[in-house]
Amino acid sequence: MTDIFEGLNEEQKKGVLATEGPVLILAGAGSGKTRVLTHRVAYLIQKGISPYNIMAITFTNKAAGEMRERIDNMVEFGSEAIWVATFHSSCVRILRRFADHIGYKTNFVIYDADDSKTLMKHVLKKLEIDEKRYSPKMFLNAISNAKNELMDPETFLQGAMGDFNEEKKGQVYREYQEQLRSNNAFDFDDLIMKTVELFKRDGEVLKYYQEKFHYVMVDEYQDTNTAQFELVRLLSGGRRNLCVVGDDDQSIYKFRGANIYNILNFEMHYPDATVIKLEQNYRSTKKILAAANDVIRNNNGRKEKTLWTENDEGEPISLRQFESAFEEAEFVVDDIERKARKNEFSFGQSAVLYRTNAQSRLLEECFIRENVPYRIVGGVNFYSRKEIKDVLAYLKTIDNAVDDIAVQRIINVPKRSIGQTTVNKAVMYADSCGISFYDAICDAENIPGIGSAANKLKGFVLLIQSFQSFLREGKTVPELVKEVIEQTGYVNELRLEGTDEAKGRIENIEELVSKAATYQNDAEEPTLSGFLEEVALVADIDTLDTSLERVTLMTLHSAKGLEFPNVYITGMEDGLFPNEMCMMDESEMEEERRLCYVGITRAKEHLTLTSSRMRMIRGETRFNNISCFVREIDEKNIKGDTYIPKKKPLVDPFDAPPAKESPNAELFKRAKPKNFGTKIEKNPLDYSEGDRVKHAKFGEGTVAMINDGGRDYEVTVDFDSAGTKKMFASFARLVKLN
DNA sequence: CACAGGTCTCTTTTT
DNA sequence: GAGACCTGTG
Repeated sequence: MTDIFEGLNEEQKKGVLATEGPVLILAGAGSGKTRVLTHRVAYLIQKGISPYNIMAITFTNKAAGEMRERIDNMVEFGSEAIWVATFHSSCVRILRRFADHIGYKTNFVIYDADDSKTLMKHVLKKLEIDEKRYSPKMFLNAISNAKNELMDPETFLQGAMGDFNEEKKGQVYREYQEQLRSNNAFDFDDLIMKTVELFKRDGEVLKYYQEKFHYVMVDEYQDTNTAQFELVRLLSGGRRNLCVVGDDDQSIYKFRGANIYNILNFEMHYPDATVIKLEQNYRSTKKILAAANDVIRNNNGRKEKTLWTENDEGEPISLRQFESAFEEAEFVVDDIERKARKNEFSFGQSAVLYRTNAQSRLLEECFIRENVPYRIVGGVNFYSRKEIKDVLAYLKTIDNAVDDIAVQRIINVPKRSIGQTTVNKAVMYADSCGISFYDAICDAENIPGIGSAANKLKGFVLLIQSFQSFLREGKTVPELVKEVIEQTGYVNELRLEGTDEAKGRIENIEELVSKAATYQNDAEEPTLSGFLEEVALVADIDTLDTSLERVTLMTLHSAKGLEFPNVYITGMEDGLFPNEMCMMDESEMEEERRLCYVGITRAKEHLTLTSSRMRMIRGETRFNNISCFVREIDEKNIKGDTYIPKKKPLVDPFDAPPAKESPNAELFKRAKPKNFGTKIEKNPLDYSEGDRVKHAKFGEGTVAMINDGGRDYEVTVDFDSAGTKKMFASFARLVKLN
């Protein structure tokens, strides 16, 4: 075994040594937190702790895989016995064993966001709720939030206190849960919540795990939600050797229920906690780090810490503003090409980050045109592509026909003349008999008013049964996948289409076959359920292979945890980043700022920030100012390159100063905080307190208060239906009524 | 029942 | 600008 403490700094050593009791490691970006975690595990094993008693939880499979690999390199044997897994896969593993203790079968299926949405639509239909007035998304959000807070439908309903909308949400939640159960399915949030429920309801099971896990470690702790907090608390409740690692400045998943107070208040939950701060950064240059600190310093409510580094001074950050998003994309690709040619940074060393997935399209087109190799992380997840979901729905149906959503998805795909009316009749029959949809169509001839469609349903059932017996003959998962796409004529249909799109779909299906083959080879005991499960829990980032010499394109969110020598953050514009939706709320603004901090700290040697004055967003041309985050960076840490507009400046309807053929000085003048932007220049308001106004998103309301906030007016409005909101006048774009 | 063509909404981020 | 959804026609 290698010397565990070699090359660690004092604080890192402390983190490795503090094995007993609760420990909070506040690890700044690039401070070697994964290193501490892996060395800590190695140290535990060296001390004689059985690997079987160690658990490490991460958020992504990629992080879990990397951790295991690094531990494996350090210890001689036993690393495979350590429980290293994501929150979700850990819960699946537990539920596969004990789900029957809480009224589910252990061969449950896992619903992704898409499946949940489909199910929600069924629920709304059943409860006769008008989708137009109440969007499925709204309910799904409410349910997800409730689950993240461990609130079951009954508690939710009690909390509604007669509020009409809350009651409605509660009823939908209840029905949604009932349908999940009858489909023997868990959605993503259930996996965590139901595991906690299992632990709370069944002391024996909890005790089993508490006695198993003597040492529990959690990575990226700042992203945990309340349910995950509770899960961790319970799991580590035996010996209380809980070590959490995280950085409150990198908490960027509030929208997904992450509770930043889990980390901020760790010492309140565990008063005897040892707290260790890792502040030395090994990743970035001094300039990049200084810029990151310049930005994050503007947040309140954070644990005070300042990252420092012994690395080189480095180049100041580059700032570029362009007339259009097209020019911006062109510049980024050209610059990457140029740097690759000069052997400064290879393609694989460069990454392009953006706030929204939609921004990737323009960039992608440029990469293709310039013939620069690239890869995009995220966007449409491989497993959420239509053709993949279709094939998977077949597999789910073959595996467990209890899942109505899967069966209904493919009953008429490819077309076999089973229309909506027939499906509806079967649904009604299933409901009235209290059986599953699949069981209903197995009994097709008894469905009232079914007529000649019965034969078609029978045909479908026979098809599924033939697959099931195919599997029983001992055929493997990849063989089954091939059989399905052949027998159903799915690929054939695509082949006949002959379009590029269809070809792409066929390629994707072939990719799925090879994924099945890989699974068949790698899994200890390959089963169809096992394959479906693995597939349900992969994130886009998991498949990122950084060894390929390609430029990586991804959102700032996906970039967390990664590092690249040469990084571009594009779309540094007010309204885009920080996003318009977040600019009205201080805490959301802080989250955006943390996201910016995450982005900046991905860069090791060179960082370029770009923005465009004009951009199409949702088919609408927008004129944006340079992001306020850029303005927070001290002038000495950033330099605006000479900017020569390629075209005549376009006329800006908001009367922005035209981009001049002038170097830094002019660019900077516009980027200074003083000039908060042209569109948002402080204009006298045409409404005053007491006036009726209209907001694009919140509807109509009454102005309650107007405060002069310096650069802008802060307006408080009581909206008729959206409640009271405080917002900046320039962004709110309130329109006076009457 | 299938398909074509129109309308509507939306996106900020995702395990 | 794209995808989801609806409607009318064959």
